[in-house]
Amino acid sequence: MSKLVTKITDSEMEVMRVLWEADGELPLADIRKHLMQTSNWETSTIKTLLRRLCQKGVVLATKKEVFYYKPLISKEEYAEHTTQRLIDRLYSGSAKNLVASLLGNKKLDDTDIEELRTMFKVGDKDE
Amino acid sequence: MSKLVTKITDSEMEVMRVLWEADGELPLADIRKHLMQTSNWETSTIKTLLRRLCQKGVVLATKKEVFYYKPLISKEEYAEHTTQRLIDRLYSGSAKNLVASLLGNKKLDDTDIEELRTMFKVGDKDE
DNA sequence: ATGGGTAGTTTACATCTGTAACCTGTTAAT
DNA sequence: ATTAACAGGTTACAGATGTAAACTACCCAT
Repeated sequence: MSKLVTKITDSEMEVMRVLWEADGELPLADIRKHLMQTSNWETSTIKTLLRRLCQKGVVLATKKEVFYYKPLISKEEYAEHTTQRLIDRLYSGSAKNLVASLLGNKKLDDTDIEELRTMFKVGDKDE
Repeated sequence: MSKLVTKITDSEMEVMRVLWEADGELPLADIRKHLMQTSNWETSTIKTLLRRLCQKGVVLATKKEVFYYKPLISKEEYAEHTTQRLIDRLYSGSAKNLVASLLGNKKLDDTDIEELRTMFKVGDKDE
């Protein structure tokens, strides 16, 4: 895990999502192509966001014929960190509270629960 | 539920937490007293945050001998909104994925799961 | 060679955030 | 009456964020 897990802003997150989905390195052109489907940012905006992400140390740009951009934090790692923050701030530090609220709000239905149950019934003892 | 659920910043959230915990209206002096235990903000900082929260429409100030401040969004409401955003952005929109990850990361242990199970075994049919 | 597209780099600029000082008026204590 | 404390209101100011234009250098097509 990374040290302080720098804050990734909303706009930056859109870029990260593209990089995460691609699961590898992408050149600007490809990033642009992906983002054009969801946002209508100018290319220069995307370039600014990539620059800031590199500065923050969460993306690495590798020079080839052209720069290739690659995430240095995995989506899972970042998700875990962010989720923990959420739990600390809004669920009194208890993951159980979060899940209870999801159940209460019907964000998890019976099928989900069944799946989770089987999913974790198995891998439980092997460690 | 509120329309757009304005963004509450990190600093502002500290103030909201005090208001939520107090579950009622609080005058500045009380808010200050609570916050002094966790932050060492100057009073003017707290006043600025309260002003911004009022502007954003998430806190109401009622004039008595002195202003009393009261949250207009409940913690639960805000938590639900924020959690949904998290799920959308980092768990492919699936609450199940979130929970799976909590289980995988041991953020939920067997006791938690047991509790959740009994907690929701009961209230399930009555609606 | 000339012009259009694109990558990389620099600069811009309004708004938002974090943090606070300052001013004014009132109250409470000396 | 004088002053210390505090509430309410106004102003400040640096750094972060959202969004982008401009400039430079190169490659490709005419």
